[in-house]
Amino acid sequence: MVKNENTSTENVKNLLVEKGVKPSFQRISVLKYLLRENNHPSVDTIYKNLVPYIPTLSRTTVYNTLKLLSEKEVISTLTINDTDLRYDFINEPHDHFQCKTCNAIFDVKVGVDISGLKSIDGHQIQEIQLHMKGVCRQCLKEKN
Amino acid sequence: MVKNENTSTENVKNLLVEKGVKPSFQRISVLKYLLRENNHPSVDTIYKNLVPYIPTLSRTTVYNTLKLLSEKEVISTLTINDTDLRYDFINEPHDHFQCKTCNAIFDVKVGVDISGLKSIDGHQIQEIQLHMKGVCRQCLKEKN
DNA sequence: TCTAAATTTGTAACTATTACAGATTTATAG
DNA sequence: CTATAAATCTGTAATAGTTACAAATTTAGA
Ligand SMILES: [Mn+2]
Ligand SMILES: [Mn+2]
Ligand SMILES: [Zn+2]
Ligand SMILES: [Zn+2]
Repeated sequence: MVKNENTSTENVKNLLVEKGVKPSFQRISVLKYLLRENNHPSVDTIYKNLVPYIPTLSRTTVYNTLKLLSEKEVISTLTINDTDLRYDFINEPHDHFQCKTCNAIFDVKVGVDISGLKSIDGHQIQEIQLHMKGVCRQCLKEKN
Repeated sequence: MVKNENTSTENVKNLLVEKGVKPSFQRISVLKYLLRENNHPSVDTIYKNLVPYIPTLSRTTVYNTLKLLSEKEVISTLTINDTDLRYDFINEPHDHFQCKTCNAIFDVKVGVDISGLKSIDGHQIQEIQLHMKGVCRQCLKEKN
């Protein structure tokens, strides 16, 4: 549903540089993971997946990297899950659905597009997140 | 914007009983606070506001009560804030705006109504939350 | 009034996140 | 190619929100 991003080191490096982020090995690795998996991971998921390949990696580095990428608007911080924050590459605007059974988070797109809305009741809008929860397609199937 | 609920003990008690919740003094107090303030509070805000009137109150009771009211669909759990969960009485469907400067959460209503959407991409939808973030009206004014 | 069930309470445990200082790596100037 | 400074990364400790749990209290039913 969301277009596949080129996850070559060169492209990931460029994405960082374009946004003013120095492309360290750790930063490239984190962003590459987000692009490749597109699974809205937590800090811990990212850490556990990368540490086998980067044995010296620190959880703090993952936290620092995600904070930096978030500030530079390379990624967005999803508050859809109630126990930890999730991260997503900023691509074309889309919404999210979380399954209450398997906890997976899916990209979805509702018909209406409010991504252009700049203010409401005099409040200046900078970010919009539309979150849905329920039972995902797979889990529905398995229940029968 | 959202209609004022009757916050008399009698009415709050009825709201609980209708949803199958035994109306203990603590439960009535918590729900009354939510209805009266309509400020999307955290557990801690609720606790700090009630404990002067209920000196024996335990934080755990506030957690337990909110969990129970959430399960019985008396209140909804908002994941808009990134550090703690916020709670809201379930009234007419509406959306939320959080100010990044003062952190206040406002009730808002976007034009489009998707509250009737029952499924998307085959996933069964049970809850929808639309979250906006930016700078609120007051904070915008104070910046000038 | 006695007994059992439900509710509340306080403490301990757990987990996500942040603070921070020291170690390492990278960039810059001589 | 050094020497030095700046940036980045790392590991540990501290913080904060939440949950687990058992004991105490309250409430409901016999
Ligand atoms: Mn996404
Ligand atoms: Mn609200
Ligand atoms: Zn599922
Ligand atoms: Zn504000």
